Amino acid sequence: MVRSPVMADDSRLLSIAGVERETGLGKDVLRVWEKRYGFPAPERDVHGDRVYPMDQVDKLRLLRRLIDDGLRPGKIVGLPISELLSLHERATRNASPAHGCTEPELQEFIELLSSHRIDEFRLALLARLMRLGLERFVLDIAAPLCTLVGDAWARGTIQLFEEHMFTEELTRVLRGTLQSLARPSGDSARPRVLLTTVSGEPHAIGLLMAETLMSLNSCDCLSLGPQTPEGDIAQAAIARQADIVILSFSAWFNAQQVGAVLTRLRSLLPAQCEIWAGGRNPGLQRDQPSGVTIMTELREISAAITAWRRRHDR
Amino acid sequence: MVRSPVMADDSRLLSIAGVERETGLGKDVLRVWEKRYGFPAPERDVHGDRVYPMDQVDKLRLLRRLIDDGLRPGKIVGLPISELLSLHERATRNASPAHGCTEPELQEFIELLSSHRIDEFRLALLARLMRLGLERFVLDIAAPLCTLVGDAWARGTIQLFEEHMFTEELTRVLRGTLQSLARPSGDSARPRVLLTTVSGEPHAIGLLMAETLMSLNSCDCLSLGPQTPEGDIAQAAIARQADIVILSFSAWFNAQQVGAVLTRLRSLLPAQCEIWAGGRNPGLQRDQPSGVTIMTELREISAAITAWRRRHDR
DNA sequence: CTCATTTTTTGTCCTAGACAAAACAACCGT
DNA sequence: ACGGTTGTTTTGTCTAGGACAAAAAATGAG
Repeated sequence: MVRSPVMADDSRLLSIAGVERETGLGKDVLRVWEKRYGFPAPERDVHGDRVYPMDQVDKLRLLRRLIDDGLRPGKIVGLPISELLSLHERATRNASPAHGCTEPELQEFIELLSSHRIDEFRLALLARLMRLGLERFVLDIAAPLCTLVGDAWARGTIQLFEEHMFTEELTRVLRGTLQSLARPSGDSARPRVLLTTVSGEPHAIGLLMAETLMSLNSCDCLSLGPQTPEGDIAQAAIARQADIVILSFSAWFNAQQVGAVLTRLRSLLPAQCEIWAGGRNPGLQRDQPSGVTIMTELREISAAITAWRRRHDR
Repeated sequence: MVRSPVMADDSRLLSIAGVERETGLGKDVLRVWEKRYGFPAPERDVHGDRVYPMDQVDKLRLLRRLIDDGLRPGKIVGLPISELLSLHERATRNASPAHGCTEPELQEFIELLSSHRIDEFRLALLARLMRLGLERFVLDIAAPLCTLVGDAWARGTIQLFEEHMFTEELTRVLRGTLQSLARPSGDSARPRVLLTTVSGEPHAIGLLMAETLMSLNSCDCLSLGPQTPEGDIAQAAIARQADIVILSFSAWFNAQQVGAVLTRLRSLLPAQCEIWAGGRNPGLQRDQPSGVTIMTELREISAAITAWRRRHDR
């Protein structure tokens, strides 16, 4: 009953379900784009089922990125890949004009990564960590690297498995360091913070960076890991009497759903429990419901904690 | 264009997309079951869209578990929840008859978890780790606890966010310990192992346990984290010249797709690169393609490594 | 009891159409 | 020139009903 492998399972062809997994675009969207814009234009296999060549999948990935950045499908689906690339180039430049200065320094990491010198890569990370200290490491190295690697992947410069290697190694370094931090003693430490991502957002690295900074500022952190359903986030926050719930939204998450998710969560959580949402998701830059603090930059966290403490000081 | 929150967004009702996220059952399946078996029987909102009450969602979750265990939809969708529960009871008992003896000991952990005494929980884990040593900790505590927690969740005994807490804490303990293990020196260490899960399998904890055991046996491990697409697994294995690719399949993963995935991977990977697949997924117990080693129990790993070394010794 | 063959079950894909919310454009009054 | 109200277009998600191959179960023959 599984429809997939007809026989000639050319590894450069994907079924519609495969494309959904790879691009995050639903089957319905793929079909309706095909009808409306004439793209994608999959071939058909023996049964008449859609079969997508890899280059179209690549284009779809790119399209999704651009749409999340705020461009509209109708305007860009017809464009050739070369133009899409230059559009994306421009968009990323606009979004983070500041990090141009550190880029040559970070480029070295990318090269280690794409030549698969993993051990050297890890050592380079650790060296930076030692030299800069944990806070500056997170702010100046880890966070920019994440966006850089994400962009490089969207542009096709690096492979997805190389991004996975990157995430894994960075996770190791951060988790290792985090563990050696003294945990604040039980009741006294405030704010009490709950960290997680919502269902549909599998990336936990942003969470880990946030947790690192929070722990450095001696907050009482509890992470639920990625993909907690909304109802369970609320239950956990209440059980833990959390002061703040921190959510991370990566560029992968559907930007149009961010608003709806935050609104629902705001209504599920107790009023005195704050929501801080951060990450590289373009949806965060649009209007968001009141009662939710949007933090586009990790830098803002330290100040925000100080502000919270001042507010709750008597 | 987002259809979801019509207005009266009763938090005990879910749209069809929400049910898909929560249960892992696709929209098509939900609709076709409704037509064929009369269940689920969602209400309709103002637009005529399906709206699922929570109790039906719970039943659907349970149904999925039972179907993965090998039961057939047509036989069980009509049954009331109580009967489904007793069926599941019996199935889990049959599957792991051995771990009954350790259960009272593990029960203590479950209680700490469901009363949210996280710090005590972590300390209890660490205490066991110290007492038993890493290998026995993984085999006798961590692995059985994972299945126990998974079952408790399916049965409704614990909340999902409590399972998340569990996973997170166990991950911390294991990663922390793993890091302090001496890494085998570059070229000499064999086998070279690549660990990951395929797209659609988000659970990485089994991977971590496997990696722990492999590292204890001084293999050269590289983890890609969860959800690497098949093509990228192959690329990474080739780039790394991996001797073994280890894949983990949890009960969450669709049991019927395991075979197809393994077949495709087998054809993508070089012949001299072995595939070891493990985890609690019922699909692994069915017939699997040749050229793939199925390991139902973590215990088998050490012996398998020894066997591999003997085979490649000259 | 084993193996090959038919029948039933079941998941996924197909087409074609509907519609509300989001995004955009046009307008107006200050 | 700018903020708010209106109307129009775009776009994602849902609906319906039908088709079909692969898996599983049932059947039959040796």
